[in-house]
Amino acid sequence: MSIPIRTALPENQIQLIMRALADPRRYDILKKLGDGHNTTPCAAIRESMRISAATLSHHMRELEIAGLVDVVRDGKFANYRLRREVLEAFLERIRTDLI
Amino acid sequence: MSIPIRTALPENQIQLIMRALADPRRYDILKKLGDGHNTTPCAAIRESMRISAATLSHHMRELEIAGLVDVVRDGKFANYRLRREVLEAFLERIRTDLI
DNA sequence: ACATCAGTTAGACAGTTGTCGAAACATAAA
DNA sequence: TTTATGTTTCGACAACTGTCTAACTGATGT
Repeated sequence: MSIPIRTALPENQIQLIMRALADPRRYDILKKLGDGHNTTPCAAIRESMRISAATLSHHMRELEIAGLVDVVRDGKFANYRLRREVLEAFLERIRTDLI
Repeated sequence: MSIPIRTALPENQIQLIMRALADPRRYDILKKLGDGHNTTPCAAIRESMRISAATLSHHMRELEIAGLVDVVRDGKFANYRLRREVLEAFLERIRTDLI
């Protein structure tokens, strides 16, 4: 359940995205999500890196708040999907802001 | 005196750049540097935002360490230039890593 | 109903970061 | 040689962040 991107990202979200990307572990998580084109189970992420469930949950929340991922819940499972259109808008924004 | 970019940015520098960009003040500074196509005096940055000299110096060092800016010293003055090619490489890297 | 499993929340802790004033340094001007 | 000016460094402090274990919630299976 994510809000579609019509216009440019609000200033606020740009900061959230950058802070989300700034953590190496979150960056790795995003890379993992980017590998597949559909959703990735939370457990699959957890198994791919030495991390506690609590810490992973915290990072996934940060990514969600930044708008970089979607979560699709299926019973007791959580599946995540990378929101490529947000990432695209983000890159576009940096380009117009700075370059 | 900045090292030219031949190949892709090292993993390490990607993290430095993201952390550098994640602070709103540093982002503002970069926007300011991006406005002009030549160098911007340190004092001009300082005057454009309410910030102590010490704090500005700290932020400029972070930007330099990340490789995002060059400094050209002229006597007691410091002039900064945005390194657009690093920014470009950074965007390219995110695109290939994640999208 | 009970036990198990996936994920979240609470609470704590260490390490990092942004901030400033004061002092130091370096250059320029008088 | 003083004095003034631009920038950096030092030392301190509050706020934030990543991490964990333990406890909790909710769903599934026996």
